[in-house]
Amino acid sequence: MSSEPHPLAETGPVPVALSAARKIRISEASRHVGELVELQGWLYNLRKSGKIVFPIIRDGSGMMQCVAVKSNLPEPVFEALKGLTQESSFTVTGTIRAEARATGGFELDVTDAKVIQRVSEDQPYPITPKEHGVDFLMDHRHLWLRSRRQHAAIRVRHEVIAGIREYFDSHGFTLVDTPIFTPAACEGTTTLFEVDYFGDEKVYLTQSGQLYNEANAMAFGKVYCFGPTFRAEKSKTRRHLTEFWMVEPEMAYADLDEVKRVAEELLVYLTARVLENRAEELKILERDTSKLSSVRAPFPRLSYDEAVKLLQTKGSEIEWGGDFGNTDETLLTEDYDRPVIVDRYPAHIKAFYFQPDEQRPELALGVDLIAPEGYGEIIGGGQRIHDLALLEARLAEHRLPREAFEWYLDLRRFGTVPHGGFGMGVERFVAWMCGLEHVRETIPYPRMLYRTRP
RNA sequence: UCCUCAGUAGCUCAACGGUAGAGCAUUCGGCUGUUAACCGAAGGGUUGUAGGUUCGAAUCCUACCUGAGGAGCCA
Repeated sequence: MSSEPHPLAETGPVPVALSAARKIRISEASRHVGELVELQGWLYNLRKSGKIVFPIIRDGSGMMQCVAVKSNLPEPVFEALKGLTQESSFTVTGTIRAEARATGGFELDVTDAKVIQRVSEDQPYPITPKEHGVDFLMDHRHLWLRSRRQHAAIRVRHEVIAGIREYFDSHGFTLVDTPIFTPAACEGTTTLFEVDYFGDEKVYLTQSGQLYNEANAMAFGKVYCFGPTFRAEKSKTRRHLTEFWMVEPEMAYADLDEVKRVAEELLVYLTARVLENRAEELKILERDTSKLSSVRAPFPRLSYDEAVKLLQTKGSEIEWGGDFGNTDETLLTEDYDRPVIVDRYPAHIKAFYFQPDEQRPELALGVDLIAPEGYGEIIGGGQRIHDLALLEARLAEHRLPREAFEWYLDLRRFGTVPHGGFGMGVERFVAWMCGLEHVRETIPYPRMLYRTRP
């Protein structure tokens, strides 16, 4: 580290506008062609050719190539632009011009510029325009988010989340949040993160808002909760995070068919919305969108029985009673261009609260929606037990502590009704939309088995 | 937790028992239309850690550490 400041370093206070030029974001460029505007951003890349330099500025909304010609600019302005290093922050003023040669279709003819902070050559920006490995990039996740592909994936995530909210809000659902600290396991199966709660009581980070959702559905009719969920399982695959986001709708007076209908409608809506509003991001991600435009109702529907038979003809070693592995899920969807709905699973591989099938009580009225292209289960849900005696029996069978579930049993004592819902994993859905290999790129700061930083 | 693979310059990789090298990044110089620009030059290394084999180890062996892919489990 040199103690001498670089001659081009800017150490003064952050400036206000350079001129009377209107400050705009790059995404608005098409509405300001021919106007003098100011852009505020960071240097993405710089090419120079003697007396002309081409800084590419990114401002979070897009990128634009600027053209700075030496003979048209004051010497210090030209030299400052010429000496910019990657990710230096600066503002430029100039006139927007339509330019077919430039990516994005517009260029800025620079008339003035101001460097806010020039990134030091002693410690240059670590992520270069060349290739990097996953480990290095994950260690620099806080900077990696500035890159084109990561930026695009997070914007698709944003669109999906906005779509989820819009879908439920416009279909009569109320957002009722469920707690993150919970006193006991919801399902009694997965491993939980234990938290020291003021020394005396043990609490856990939630793995699902579902039990609380059922109470909320009896209060509001149709509800959803949407928040982070935690699983302490030591899963090490491209489909797992220890902290992930899940949206869980729950509906009073709903049976399994209604749950399937809503799940299907939600996926169709979200997919169409992403295709409509995020075409540019999908292009950056090089997503084959023909794989998404076929996602329309109705989705193929299989019973668990049929799915097992189908898998056996495809060479899987699955036997009736077993759960699907990842290769099974991929085999199940390989002949379809949209998600597959599989329902009525053996009760013993599902959680205690699933309503049994009337004709065949050994089956649970659970349903999974399995995404194509190997993205696996993105929705899981079903119809819940509404009968008090049956639920009490199931709690005992699963050796769950009765006292912790007394409030949950109350829902069956005071005006119980058939009800159901499902949970959708946001990151898996976004990974599918984006065509990403790994869910870790669909969340800003992934938490995984061996990664909690940055 | 188990199986497989990988750790060499800031980054991506090469060298596979005999003097550690290239591209990118950074610095300096050149170029008025570049598109991961190009051309010339410079600086940059305890080869993940600790042992062992050998005249000689980045290279072979052992253990450990770190990471990646997969299995199981799940959304």
